[in-house]
Amino acid sequence: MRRVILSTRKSLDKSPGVYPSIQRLGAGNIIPHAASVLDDFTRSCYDRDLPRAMKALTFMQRHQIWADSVTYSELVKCCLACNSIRDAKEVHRHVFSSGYEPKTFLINIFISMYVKFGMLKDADKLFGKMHERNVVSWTTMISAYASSDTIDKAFEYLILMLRDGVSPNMYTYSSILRACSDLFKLRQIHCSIIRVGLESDVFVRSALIDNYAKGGDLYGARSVFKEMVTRDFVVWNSIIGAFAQNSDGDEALNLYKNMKRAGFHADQSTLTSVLRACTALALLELGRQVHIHVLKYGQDLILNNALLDMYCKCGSVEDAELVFRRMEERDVISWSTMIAGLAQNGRSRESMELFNKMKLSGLRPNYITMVGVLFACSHAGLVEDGWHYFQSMKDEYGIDPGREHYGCMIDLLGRAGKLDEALALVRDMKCEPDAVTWRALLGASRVHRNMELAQYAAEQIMKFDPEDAGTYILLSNIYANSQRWDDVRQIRRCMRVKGVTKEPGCSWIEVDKKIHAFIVGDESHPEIAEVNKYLSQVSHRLVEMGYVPDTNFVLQDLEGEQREDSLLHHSEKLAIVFGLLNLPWEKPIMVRKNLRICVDCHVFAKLVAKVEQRRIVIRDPICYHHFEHGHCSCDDYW
DNA sequence: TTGCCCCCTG
Repeated sequence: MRRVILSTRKSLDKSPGVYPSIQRLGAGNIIPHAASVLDDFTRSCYDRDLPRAMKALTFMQRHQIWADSVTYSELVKCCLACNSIRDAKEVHRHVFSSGYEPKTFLINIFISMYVKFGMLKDADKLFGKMHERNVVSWTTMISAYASSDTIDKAFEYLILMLRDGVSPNMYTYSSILRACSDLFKLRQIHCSIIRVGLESDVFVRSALIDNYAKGGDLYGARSVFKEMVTRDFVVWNSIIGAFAQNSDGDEALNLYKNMKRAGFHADQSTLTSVLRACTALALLELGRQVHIHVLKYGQDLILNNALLDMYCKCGSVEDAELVFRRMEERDVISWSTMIAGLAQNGRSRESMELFNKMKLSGLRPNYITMVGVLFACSHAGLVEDGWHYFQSMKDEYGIDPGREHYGCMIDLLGRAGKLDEALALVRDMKCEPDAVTWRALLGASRVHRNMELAQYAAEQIMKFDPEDAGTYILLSNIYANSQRWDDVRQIRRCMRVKGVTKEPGCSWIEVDKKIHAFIVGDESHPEIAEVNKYLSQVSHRLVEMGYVPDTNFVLQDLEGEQREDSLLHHSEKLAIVFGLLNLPWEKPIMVRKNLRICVDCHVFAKLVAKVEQRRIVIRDPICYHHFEHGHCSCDDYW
């Protein structure tokens, strides 16, 4: 039997939406105290007093009394705020017991609640039972699936929604876009968005920008951005992030300037992207300025981690250590960043000490932490420690070694001269070796002049990457080492036939917040004449001290002076000299380059550091060389 | 009641 309450209590007026709906329930049997229970229930829901509301709900359930949908929606919010799934399910049972017809929006709220609790199955079950699904119901499910790993399901629901005759709105599109970094799908969705005239929505636009960027289509991202009339700061963050993620730090920084000019302030998201750009470009000075902005946000873990990485990769581990020490909260990423950073900057021992401290702090290392630790072992030549940590990965932390770990071990064994052991490890790998694996072996073969293994490794690499110039160059250098000029010529012919071109060596140096690029054989820098003149003066001075250019790494079989001349113009030498000419004595000369440093440039940098009494830092794609007093942090082992 | 960006470590 259905019991209905007619409440006349004035106090209910204070709770909007409740009083009229109770009236709408019509007249019936009046249960003693029912009105006051309902009143109490309503108040508790609005006051977010969950225990009191649930107590009232028990009474209501027993006597089949219902409040209206708006009040129940408040109760659901209350359950969410208190993180109480148990109570939420109780409310669900009450509202869906026979005798009450919850409004569509209330069912939507329940679905959304299950999604927020991470109970996607329950959400879907409830959604399946709905008689009438509106755009919000569909969007809630699409959004839930787009955020989960079941992306296809989001698309499936979009189609079902359209079949059901419900038109998607901007919420639906911005949700489905989250699942859409595939450019083909993205463009299809983009077409529909334009067709239904929803392209002007800022949420839709920033999702479009982000996904074009994630799919690698910066042109698409920029077009969407350009067409926008009104922009919010998230849109700015999207476009800045787009370029920062796609290794176009220059453009990211330009856009950051424009964002500030347009009157928007940077937030955590902006600063993370800007730091990423500084990191990629090795812009230490700009990075320091960003650091000042970061301090305004107080302690932010992600930003602090990004700062650590920036300082390490810009060659200033000291600054990174300072940030690390001052961090109130550190996670596995903070530690891993520092461990890898120290190792890359030639401070392997400290890196391993830090790893021990990390373990003492109770934090478990992850896959990436171990890459850093093994990298440290490999660059310090610590074979036994390397084996120990390699074994402990699986035994102590349950981490299966991946290609990166094998790569470090092969590098370690190979460079220590244990080429057989290295090859045995390759054969024993639990995952398929790839080009990187073989490249480690090729590098080791070069150091130990094992021609046979080098050829074998190079063949393997070419199977994966037949157009990788680096392999040809490395192999050619190995032949050049042994004066096998016929083989060198053969390789160069092979490169010509296959159309493989050598990436020209390029070095960058920051002076007065401007980046100066030097490329081998490129005379376009306005001060190149001056640089060349000073470079030959410096070289002469070094030769007088006994410096003999190491011509092993010249690709061509040139003779005598000509050979030294082509070495003399390696890009890092030009950049170092430019630094000598333009930076005050107390500032270190920081150079970033695209290829690995060669032996000759390494010797050159050590001597310059000694003669000129300067600190020189060269960052190559793998590690960092700190030259001071004629010595390098890598101990000539890289 | 449904929505956009950054989320750092190899």
